[in-house]
Amino acid sequence: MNAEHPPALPVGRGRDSLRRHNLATVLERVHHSGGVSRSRLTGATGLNRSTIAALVTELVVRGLVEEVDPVTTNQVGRPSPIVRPDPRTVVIAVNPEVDAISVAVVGLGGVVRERVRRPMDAAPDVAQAVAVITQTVDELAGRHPAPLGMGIAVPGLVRAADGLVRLAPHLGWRDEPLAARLSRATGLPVAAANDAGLGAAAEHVFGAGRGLTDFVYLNGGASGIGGGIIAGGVPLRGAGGYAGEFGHTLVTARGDRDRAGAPGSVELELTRATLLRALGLDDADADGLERALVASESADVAAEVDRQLAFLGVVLRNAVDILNPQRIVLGGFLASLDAAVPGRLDALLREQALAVSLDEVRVVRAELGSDILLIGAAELAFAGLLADPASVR
Amino acid sequence: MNAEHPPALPVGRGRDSLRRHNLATVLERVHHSGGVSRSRLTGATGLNRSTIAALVTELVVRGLVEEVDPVTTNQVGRPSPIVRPDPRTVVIAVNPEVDAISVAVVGLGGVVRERVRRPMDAAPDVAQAVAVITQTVDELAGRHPAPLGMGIAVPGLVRAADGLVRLAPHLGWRDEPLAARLSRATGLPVAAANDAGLGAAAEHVFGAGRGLTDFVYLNGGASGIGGGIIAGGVPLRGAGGYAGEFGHTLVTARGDRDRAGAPGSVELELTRATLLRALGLDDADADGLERALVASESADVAAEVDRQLAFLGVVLRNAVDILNPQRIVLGGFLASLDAAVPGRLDALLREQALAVSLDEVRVVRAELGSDILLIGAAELAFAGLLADPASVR
DNA sequence: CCAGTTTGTTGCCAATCCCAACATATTACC
DNA sequence: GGTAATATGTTGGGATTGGCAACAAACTGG
Repeated sequence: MNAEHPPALPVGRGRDSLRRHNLATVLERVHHSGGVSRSRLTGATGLNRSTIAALVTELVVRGLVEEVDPVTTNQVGRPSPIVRPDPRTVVIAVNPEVDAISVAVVGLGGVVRERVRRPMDAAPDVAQAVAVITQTVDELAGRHPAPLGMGIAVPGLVRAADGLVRLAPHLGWRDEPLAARLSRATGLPVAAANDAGLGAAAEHVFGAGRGLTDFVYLNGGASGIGGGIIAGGVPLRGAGGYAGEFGHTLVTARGDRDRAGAPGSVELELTRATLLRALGLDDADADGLERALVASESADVAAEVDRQLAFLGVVLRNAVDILNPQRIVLGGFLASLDAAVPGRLDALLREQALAVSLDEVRVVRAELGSDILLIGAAELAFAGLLADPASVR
Repeated sequence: MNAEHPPALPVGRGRDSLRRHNLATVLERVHHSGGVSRSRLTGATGLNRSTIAALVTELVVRGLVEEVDPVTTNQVGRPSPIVRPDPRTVVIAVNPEVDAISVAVVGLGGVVRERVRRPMDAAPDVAQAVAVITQTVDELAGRHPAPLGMGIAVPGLVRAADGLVRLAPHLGWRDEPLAARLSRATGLPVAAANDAGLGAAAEHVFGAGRGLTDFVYLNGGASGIGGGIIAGGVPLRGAGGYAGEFGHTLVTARGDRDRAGAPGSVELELTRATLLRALGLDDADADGLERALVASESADVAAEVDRQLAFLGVVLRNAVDILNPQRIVLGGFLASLDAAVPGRLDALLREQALAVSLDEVRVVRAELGSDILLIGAAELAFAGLLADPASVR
């Protein structure tokens, strides 16, 4: 019910796995690019023209991609047809939050076709969430092709093996078999994973992490700090699927505990709420918060920003020393903090982290906007198809 | 000059890559096990009997493995011959330290055939190290088959791309092209990497990390704290090859800096020297230190052990929250600290780290003894052969 | 309109793995 | 001690698949 770990010990490959791998390679490139010419596929994969032709034809037959007439390119030579995702290939992406549940239909290529936000009066329990999601999927069903599966970005710890939500403090969920229940309710294959981990995957494929092999994604939301790691070109999941919890790393000697029960966590110091309070705001969306931060001339606000940047600096320092990433991608209010005092975070890093590891590190902001988690959830739902295009239909 | 990263973007596979992969799979299993029957190879790889026969035959022809008569097994059926590493396949493993340079001949299967330790009066500079290593290799050459290559475990930060030693504080090296110079001097292909990272790889293949996909190796030596990470079944190297520097993560607000220039590092608090001082010892080998620690009834010693365990607990907590490993493997005096107060480290972890991530974490001690770094260095030297057995000879 | 260039298309070839039938070596049982 | 049962090596044939080369098609540029 989830993407598979690479096998601990290597296994042999039969004849069929070759075709499967090449099929997957082509489909993945089409998915990541949103549309490529056959000749570029030939160049990128290193496979023969005739082989690419056969592979694309098979994907067309399976209804996964379509070929359209080449665009005028003003280049010498016979034009190469464009291979792009077949619009009939879609999945359902879901992101339950404290105040709302978002459901979207996402096509191959990472295109959000339609997005519905269902506000909630209070944090939904799992039964409510399942009901709302199921109903919304039914509504969407009329306007879209049949989805291949469903992916859920959960703000909490999700067991990779079966999509069990071990702990989602802000939703008040503990050991809820969310994926299994939704699978039963909708008849679809359902996979679930941590939201920030999926955000990292989304930025890896379509955003600020494109083409990188090693980066860290850190998101600051109303409910805390989430993180995801891409290492060696693949998401780092850890043994159970709980990796990336930077929000709970230790930064102070304070004894009180965060909502997940860890003492001295950075989540206790680095909070959106404190920032809003310093600004004298009741609430604000991401853009509003950032505008207020950048515009503020208050010494108190500056002090609070500085204090929070110092804590963020510690997290980044540890991440750089431990993971040696090429880039650090900031989302949510963490990006706003960095924007409020440009260069400060960089300076903090340069002061603290190992100089050698800093050589190529750049701190940047996330490129995908509010769709990031839905795109990540869709990526999870597409994982099986992308690994083995012949497995579906 | 080093093991390759998995490609960021997928590449197609031609017909030949299938054979290469299967050949590599078989050789790797033989290497890791030190000797397996052909029938077990068949079972483990999922390949056909006849395919395994062909693959093994090719490896025999290439001089990489040999087949020997089956051992009596008291099982029904025709006995299956044992496939084991060909003793003619060896590499040179090197580990330069402050007070000595170790050089070894290591065979496929991780067997240290001969090990030479060259004591140094003072930390050697690179020219001295190259001279000593070259001379020692020449001496060893007479008693062993021609080595395929050389691997070096360096106590410092090594650029993965070319084996450039960016910084080895305890040796006083900075930006030294060690691998390139040794390659020129010996005519062998030479690869270099961080010692703790290679220790992790060695424990993964032959020690406490056998069969695991996610674990962290932490070593405490005279020169500080080193670390290595195995994630998703492969070593986590990071962008430049500098990942795993747990020794420099922040644990205190102290302003002074460690030898690599990082302030507040755990390396400043968690030191072998302080432990020896508390014990009133001038120097001791690993066993001696551990015996003294376990035997000590001094309150001062107990306090110092407790203090250091608390700092180690912070590092482990961060590692668990960020990486969600299945196991944490301790080496050097870190293993002795844990042995001095059994259960304390576990309790600290359980108190601080995310409960969910703790489910399956066990803290264990490294299994490989003093050969660990040489085995790791040999693993590095064998990497190219194991990835493509047809590439050699 | 023709030369040059690039790419799709087609038919054939070679590599490699699987399979099935047979041979062989061992244990189990009478 | 001989025979059945079992497991595994060996051998020859077959199918799948990617590469290659020759040809056809579609575009640019003059």
